[in-house]
Amino acid sequence: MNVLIADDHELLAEAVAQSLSRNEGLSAVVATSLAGTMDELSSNEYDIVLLDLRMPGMMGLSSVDSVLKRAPGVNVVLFSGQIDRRFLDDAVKLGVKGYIPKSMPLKSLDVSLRLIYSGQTFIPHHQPQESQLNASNLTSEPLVERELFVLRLAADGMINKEIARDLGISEAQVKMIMRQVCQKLGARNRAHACVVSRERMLI
Amino acid sequence: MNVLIADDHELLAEAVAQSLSRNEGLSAVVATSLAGTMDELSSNEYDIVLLDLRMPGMMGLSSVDSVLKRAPGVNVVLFSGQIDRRFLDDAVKLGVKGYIPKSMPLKSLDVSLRLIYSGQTFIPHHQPQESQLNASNLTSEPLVERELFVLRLAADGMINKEIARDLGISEAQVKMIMRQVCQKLGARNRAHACVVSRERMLI
DNA sequence: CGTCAGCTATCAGAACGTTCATAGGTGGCC
DNA sequence: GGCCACCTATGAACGTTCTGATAGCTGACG
Repeated sequence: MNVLIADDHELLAEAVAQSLSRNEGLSAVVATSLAGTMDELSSNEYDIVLLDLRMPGMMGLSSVDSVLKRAPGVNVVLFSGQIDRRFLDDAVKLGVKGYIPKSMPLKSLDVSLRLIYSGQTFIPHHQPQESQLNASNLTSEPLVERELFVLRLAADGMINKEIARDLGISEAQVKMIMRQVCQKLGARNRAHACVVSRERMLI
Repeated sequence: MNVLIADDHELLAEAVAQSLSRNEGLSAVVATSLAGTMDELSSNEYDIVLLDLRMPGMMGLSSVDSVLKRAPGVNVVLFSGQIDRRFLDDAVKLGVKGYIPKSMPLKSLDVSLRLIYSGQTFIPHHQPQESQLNASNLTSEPLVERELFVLRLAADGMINKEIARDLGISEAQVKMIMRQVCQKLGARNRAHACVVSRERMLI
């Protein structure tokens, strides 16, 4: 079983790879950027990719989709400290085979990977954070590209007028998009939307 | 040399500990919460603590200070994926002995720790992200308690009126505090301030 | 043709950011 | 004590920005 660990935390990725490679019939390789991951997937055969969402070059679900398309036969598994449940569901719909939290005990990693290799989708049970957000109007709609652009600029402190100029659209449209973003994220205002999107690693 | 790795990413902490412990005269133990770290420091002798800032219970610099006070003779080293330079400087002033980025190559870890054990403060060179923020009026002033409260509530989407009611002060005062926060963080508005403070792990 | 989606324009009201003036408290100093 | 400087808290006012709603315009598509 060949595992590719795609994580820019080289220190930890290599340590995990060392530990995994001690197991019989298992070898692990490290990539530390999205570009490196793509290269590695093109040039070698892997059974499983442990994919960190915070690597350089990663842009949320669209990057996950790129990896899935690049390596159709490979089990893509998200690899992250914490992850939003709805984001994870969307990823599974795209074809992701599961999620390995970095808080998992090391001794569970080997068997988890073997389970995924056997064809199972593996998502460990996670105690839900009690939050008033998950109540009503959340439809788990993913953000489209333009919404992400607006969100990123807003998170950099730009006002609507500046965002409009940067994106070549009208300020009215920026407001409409921002409104959509808040609805999709269940946020109360732009500050909240920026924080929520960061927590879910969308931007 | 006894090393305590304090990181709630158990998977990675244990893998690094395994890797470190292969070295001659070096043993590593893992703690996965602030409380566990404090307990471990009380009951055993350590030379170095690798302290992650995002563990359960951690509250920014105040928690770092608690660890320093609990273990006066131990080299406390921050352990994080990325870190704000000014935050790091403040931590060093408190007595922290350096910083190990998780993006460091695994083979450099051993020698870095030995360097710190020898008495050196170790902060790897980090290419500065070109940013127009670091130019003028940033004085690295820490946020006081009330400013952090306002910031947390704002990051939860609350408006000034609600924040004022929650904190038992006037809306005018909330605005003044928010203004202070933006100045200290070099942020352009509240959305920016919320994002910046999250990046620096202040809230 | 009608429908739908995306962009724009406009409006009103709320919230935000800034400034000024005022009042209370503290501590130093004659 | 009396005075002053300093800091913090507050209220009011003002312009800007944001939010939400509405309506018109365009082009694509069946």
